[in-house]
Amino acid sequence: MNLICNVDELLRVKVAEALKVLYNVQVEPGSIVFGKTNPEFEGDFTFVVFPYLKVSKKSPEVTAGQIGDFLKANISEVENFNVVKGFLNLVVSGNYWIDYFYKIAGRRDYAYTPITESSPTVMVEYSSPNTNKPLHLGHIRNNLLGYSVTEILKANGNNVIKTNLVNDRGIHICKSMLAWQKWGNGETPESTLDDVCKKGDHLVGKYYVEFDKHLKKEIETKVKNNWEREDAAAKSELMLEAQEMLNRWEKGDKEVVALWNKMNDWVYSGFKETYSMLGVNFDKTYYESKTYLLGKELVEFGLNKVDAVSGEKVFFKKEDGSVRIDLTPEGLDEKVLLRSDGTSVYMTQDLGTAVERFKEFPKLKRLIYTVGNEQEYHFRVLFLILKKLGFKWAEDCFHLSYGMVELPDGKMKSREGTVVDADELIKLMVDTAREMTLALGKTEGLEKEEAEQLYKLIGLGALKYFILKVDPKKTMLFNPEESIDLHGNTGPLIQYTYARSRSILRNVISWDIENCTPSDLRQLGENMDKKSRELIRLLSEFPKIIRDAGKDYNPGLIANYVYELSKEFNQFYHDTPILKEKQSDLRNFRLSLTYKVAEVIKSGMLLLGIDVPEKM
RNA sequence: GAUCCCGUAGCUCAGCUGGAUAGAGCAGCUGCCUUCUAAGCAGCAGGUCAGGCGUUCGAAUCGCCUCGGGAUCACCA
Repeated sequence: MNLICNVDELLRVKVAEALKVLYNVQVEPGSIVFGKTNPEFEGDFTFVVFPYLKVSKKSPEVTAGQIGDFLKANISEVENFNVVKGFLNLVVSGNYWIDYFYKIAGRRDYAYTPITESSPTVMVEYSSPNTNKPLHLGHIRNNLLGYSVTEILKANGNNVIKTNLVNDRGIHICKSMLAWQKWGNGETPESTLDDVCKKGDHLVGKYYVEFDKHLKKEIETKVKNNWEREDAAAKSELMLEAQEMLNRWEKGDKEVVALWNKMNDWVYSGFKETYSMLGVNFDKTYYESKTYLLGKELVEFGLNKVDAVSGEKVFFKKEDGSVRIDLTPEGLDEKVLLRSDGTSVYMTQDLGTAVERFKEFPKLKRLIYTVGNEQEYHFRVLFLILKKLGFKWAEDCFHLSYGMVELPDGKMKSREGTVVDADELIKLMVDTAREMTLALGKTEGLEKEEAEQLYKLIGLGALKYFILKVDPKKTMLFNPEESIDLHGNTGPLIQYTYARSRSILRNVISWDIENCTPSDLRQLGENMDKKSRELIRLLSEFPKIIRDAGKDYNPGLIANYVYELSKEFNQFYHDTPILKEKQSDLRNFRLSLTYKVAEVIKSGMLLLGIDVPEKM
């Protein structure tokens, strides 16, 4: 737990007390909320008294005044107050803020909940790519979101297991394999003349596209020969061949499995590179080829299990042999769990892996699936079935659903080639960062290697921040030409702010972050300037921001906060001498403040998976 | 047909457990580098919070309706 009590918590208690003493009403301190004070008025917190007029039986002004008097008389932290209509603006003393600052100054972890042996274990699944094509912009959002959420959950005192469930089998992979076999002429990442395809995932993706091209051609030919379009697709020879290949794979056909291994390995080495650029990683990787048969025994279980509510069996077998569950009482539909030929569907597999996860990690307190919002229905059904099967942990499962990334001309569609390739985009961002940095002449004194590192850090910072600052739930628009901005509300601005603050600290011989006597403190507190005060107030919000971001699974809250802090710091930097301040106590304080703000900016950025440079 | 999500400045987004005159950035216009990094700071301009009705002392925020956009409801994944 956090040992440092924020003043707003104290104020809540005291306001509740005031209401009790003055108007004899019992109010939960937790139910009292403070707003931010309008910049036009003096104050750190604002208490709105309108809701309490009924009990005070007085005008808003009088009520606010009475509560203000009470607080001022009873707590030293409240230095002053002013009343505007029904708004009670409370001014917290500079002494409190300076005191608070020096309490957190030396504590790097002041906003974090420590992870101990008794911390809850949480699993976050994210990324989960198919192995038939390279990653695109949509995957980038998934990866960044998943990674950031795990970091945020760790900051909230959770033991997080990051997992990736790779979809390495199925008809889509067979399509790439078949196309390569037919038209590949033995092309490999090593032998290829196409630069892009030297990265294995792109080579495999090329044959996926190739398959689709030939398939389309075949269908068109058939349609010309008076086939029905649907028939032409379903009975296309290519599709049948791919299907046949999948069957051979499932039977363990040596030749097919060898090809499958070879091409998947190409893809993995490609993914490895992209993941490394993105800075994401996993504690555990699952492969669908190893898990796709799970869940079949659950079907049997469900056929016998009696539903606690309806008294009926949870699953039922239809006359055609398929096994289903009827979810119409819940407002959903009937869902197939086993095809009439006895093979399982995606849902069956997901049921099986969920059960497996909780068996593997009995202490699992939460299982989070980072998957796009187009699968919301799927997860609703999945969790509902688990609940009906009697698994108590079903309610610990959570679909971290995020919105699609759209392009200026609409949604990305892999088949139509309107996707933004992940590697290409990353390169574009890094190139832009390089250009910009060179144009600003900021590479002085940097080794070539260092400079390249910096471009990468800035380019990726821009990309990651751009994507993560948006509420995950929302559909977002990405314009490759225009979204690459390095000014304003962007990652590079925050990185720049950090670099600036570090630059100051580099230029100081020494200072002591906690070297202040009580009388120094009083002196500082009484004379504190507005910007310092605002910075400390912002620092005091960091713990709550981390909590809220964890509760909502929303990195955007962190992004907005870090931006606000950076902006405030830039103003402080602009109009306050820090290093050049002559009075040593004051200089010490400002240096400490600079140090602390830099530290929090860095911490916040790391929660987003973004690195910050010492110089830029 | 059913369910769910979204609609805030020209553009991209905050704000949504109801509170003061709805905020940022980009784009446009104006200033500020012999002082700690100008990827910065200060300012101007830009709004029927899709529209309507309701609840409330008070609505961008809550409820209902309409319009517009998107997603889903496979023996696909």
